[in-house]
Amino acid sequence: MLDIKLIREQPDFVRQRLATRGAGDESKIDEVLALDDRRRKLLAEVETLKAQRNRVSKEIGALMGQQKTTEADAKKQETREIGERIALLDRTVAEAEAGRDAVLLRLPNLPHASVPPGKTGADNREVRAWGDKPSFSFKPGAHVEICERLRLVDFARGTKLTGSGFVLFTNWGARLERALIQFMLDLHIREHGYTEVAPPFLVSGDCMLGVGQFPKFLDQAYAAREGADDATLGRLFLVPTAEAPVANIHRGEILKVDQLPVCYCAYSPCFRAEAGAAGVGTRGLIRVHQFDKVELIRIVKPETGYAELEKLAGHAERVLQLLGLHYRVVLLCTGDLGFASAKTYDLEVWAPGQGSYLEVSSCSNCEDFQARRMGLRFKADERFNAHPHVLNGSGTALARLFVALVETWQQADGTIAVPPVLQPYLKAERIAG
RNA sequence: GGAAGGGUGGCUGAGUGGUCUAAGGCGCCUGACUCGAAAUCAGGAGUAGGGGCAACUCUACCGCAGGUUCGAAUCCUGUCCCUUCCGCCA
Repeated sequence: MLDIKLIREQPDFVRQRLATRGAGDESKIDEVLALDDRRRKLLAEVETLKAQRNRVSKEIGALMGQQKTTEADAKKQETREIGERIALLDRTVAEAEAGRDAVLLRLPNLPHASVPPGKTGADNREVRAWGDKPSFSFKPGAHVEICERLRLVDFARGTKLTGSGFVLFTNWGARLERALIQFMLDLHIREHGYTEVAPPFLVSGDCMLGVGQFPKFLDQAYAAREGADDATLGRLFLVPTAEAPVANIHRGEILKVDQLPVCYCAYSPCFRAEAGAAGVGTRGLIRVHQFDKVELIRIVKPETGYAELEKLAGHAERVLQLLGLHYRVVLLCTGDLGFASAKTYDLEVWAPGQGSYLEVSSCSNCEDFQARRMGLRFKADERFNAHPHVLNGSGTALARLFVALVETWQQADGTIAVPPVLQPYLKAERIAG
């Protein structure tokens, strides 16, 4: 969440930055300030009363020690009333604070100054591209057709097992999926210096709050229930991304400055309800409720945050380069930024069969927005604690990568050539069904 | 799921209603002594939120949330977690 002190001290700046997102959130600032002001006034009042009560209680203790019970009783009577006022005010303060935080937790992060202004994806800026669109001596097929013909994916049975948006990878499809996961993990661990972690695939609501999924996007999550106990519904959620558990690994901790940067790499399936999203019903792998992803997380010193973002994007790009896939890097405009992000690069890979680019990675610097929500700090020096920048990036998302891969590497004879870097994992040079 | 025990500062560990301003020990930081170190001695050291230009000061925090009380680390209730044992289970 945003720093309440920043809102207090520079409300116009905060309003101006929020306005660039075009979602109207800047109108909430006055409300936050009013609620915050009320909270502080009440706090000052109740704390004065508490100081008074502490003083008198101490006096009572002394009187009791001297057996002066009559005087002690008189003071007790006097203090009882203060206690009642304190109890009442404590509740009011808690309400004021909860009210303020309810608004604060729904405000998105401020876009970084280097983010181009804009309303929609149309205003995003392409910053670079790698490779060229491949040319074919034949009309390239689309992934649904290729996958069904080579029996890589059984869409019908995936739907039978669970419902639309869930797919069953079969035989070489399943093996390719697994090979890609392992290839990406190995790359990031061995060459990019990440520490591999294998997180839980269910997380608490606190973790979802910490990364900014909640409270605003509760409707996008799958909630779990333990057995038949409805009371447990909503305690645990299927991870929408490994970012949810992994970014929270150090929640509530104070890291030592020499621990930074903390770099984690994790595989997880990702579960997304995609409630209300357009095109959920479309066949294929492009928009599904469950997909695999290798996620990268970096917890870094604030002053290095943006250099780290470039590094992170480079790590994700390396995956696509090694797989020989043409892609472009897009800098998202203010209006297209995610809730928690201050700056985001999307990696879009070319899918010849679709004739379009597919988003396979989103690399973001969330600055201290998430760190503040999860109580993550580091000891900047002897007496000063600060919130680190938390970055996340897909390295990369699999279902769409799978699409780009089979469409790019399809051959005239209907087979798929296996990119050299995957051959050791797949123990094959081509996939012929 | 059942039974028992337990959660106190960086660690260990005392504390069963009132100088708890949380003892003692270990470790850490600063200083003294020393050529330097060890040992010794003295001092310091948590987190968050308020108020104040500042020196400073107030409030809260003994797993978490409530309750009792003038006053709670301490008593009561709930809850989470850990350990051990039993049951079930991959």
